[in-house]
Amino acid sequence: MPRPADTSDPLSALLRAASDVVTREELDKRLLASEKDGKPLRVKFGIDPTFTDIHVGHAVPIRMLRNFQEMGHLPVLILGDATARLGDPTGRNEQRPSLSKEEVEVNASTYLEQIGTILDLEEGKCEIRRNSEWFGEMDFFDGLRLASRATVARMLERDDFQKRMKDRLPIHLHELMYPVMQGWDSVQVEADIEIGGNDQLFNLHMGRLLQERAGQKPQICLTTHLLLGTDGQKMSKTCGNHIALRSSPEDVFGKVMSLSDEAMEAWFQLLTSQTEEETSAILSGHPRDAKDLLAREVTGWLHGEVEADAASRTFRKRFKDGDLPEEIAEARLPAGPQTLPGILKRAGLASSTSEARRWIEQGGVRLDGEVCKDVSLEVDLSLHPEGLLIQVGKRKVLRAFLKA
RNA sequence: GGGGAGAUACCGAAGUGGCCAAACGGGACGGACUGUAAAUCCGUUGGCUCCGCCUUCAGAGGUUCGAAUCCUCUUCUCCCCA
Repeated sequence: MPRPADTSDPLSALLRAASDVVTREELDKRLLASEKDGKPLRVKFGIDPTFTDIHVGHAVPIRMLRNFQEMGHLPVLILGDATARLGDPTGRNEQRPSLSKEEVEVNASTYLEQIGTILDLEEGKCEIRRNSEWFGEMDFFDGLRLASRATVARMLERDDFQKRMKDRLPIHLHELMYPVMQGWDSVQVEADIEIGGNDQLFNLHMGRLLQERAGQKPQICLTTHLLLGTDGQKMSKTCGNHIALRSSPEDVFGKVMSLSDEAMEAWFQLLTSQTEEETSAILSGHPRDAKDLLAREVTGWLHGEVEADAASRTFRKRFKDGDLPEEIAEARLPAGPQTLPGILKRAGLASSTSEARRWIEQGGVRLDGEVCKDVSLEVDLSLHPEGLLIQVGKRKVLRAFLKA
């Protein structure tokens, strides 16, 4: 189905980030029906609390959820506290260590806090469920009955299982159950729509299957394009190329600015509400200005516009004009003359004296603004009552004082 | 139950008795340049009291003047056959 030319209506704006819609006809039909009878659609989104932080990649489907919320539908947020303990096999070639109930609980509450910055979690505007609600009381045989609703052949159709078979990587038996569990969530909450990343398409389809078998109307599957990380690779916590929602404004801003120029378009598409026309207009201008705008938008919806503007100014001063940051960390060091590498290590800048030496030899260390390449320089902090300003590279700055 | 393959630095991956602190790629970091923490180029990437020394190649022993490399056992992983 071609996208309507007018992108100002909420649905097309929402679908900007969409990858698959199964199916568009059903979606239109159900939206229409909802409008008629005044019953909001139940839009499910599940997230497993396996870590403490969620990042802007997760924000893409959550923003979509918010769009639905603004259209008057009901987000059904599922905290996969049961599935988290199993671990989603998607895109992994190794098992995740299984988490304890306590760890999952801690993560779940931090997740809610973070999701709350995007979605209105107020009672009545959003339904929050934990899937331990239904999985918690199932016994082994209930589990087997659930397993009997799907077939191995069907399960093995899944891309990442196929890939792993081909690469001769292990597929653990319990991993086959993950899609079934996720699908069962849909049955339990009677979802009309489920949103997920496009690597979740298979799991979302499983929901349709199980719902049909349970005599429900199958949910519409709506997947989002995957947001690539700041380095252009798949965004993941382990790669360190993500931006956590809880990052400081400066951090968010800076990380967006470190995006490659090529990645900008996708970020605009997935994380801002600009229309395509606006986006391409912005991108035809100076890349730096485009990125500044992008960074301000992203920082803005996480921290507010005031903070975003401030972060932008700080960034400019810091990296364009080469100014020192407004707040400089301080370190108090013990008395007595010490070698420069020793100081760097003790101040916590370098993790080893060898690392410190390398920086110095490469001309990356400045003392009170002057590059110092002398590895064996003896520094006596008592000669610097105002503190010694130490800079390493462009980012690490610190003022060292004599310990009182 | 049987047979086979494997465990190397942050990650991926070479190395199969000395020239190995360990190729190469990614990442990260430093420098130059710039339009920014983009791109490109150069360099660095175990530790230390650093022109030398010390500890690394799953773990524990052993052979050897000398082992990541050979042998034994242990732990873990994968594949194939049944």
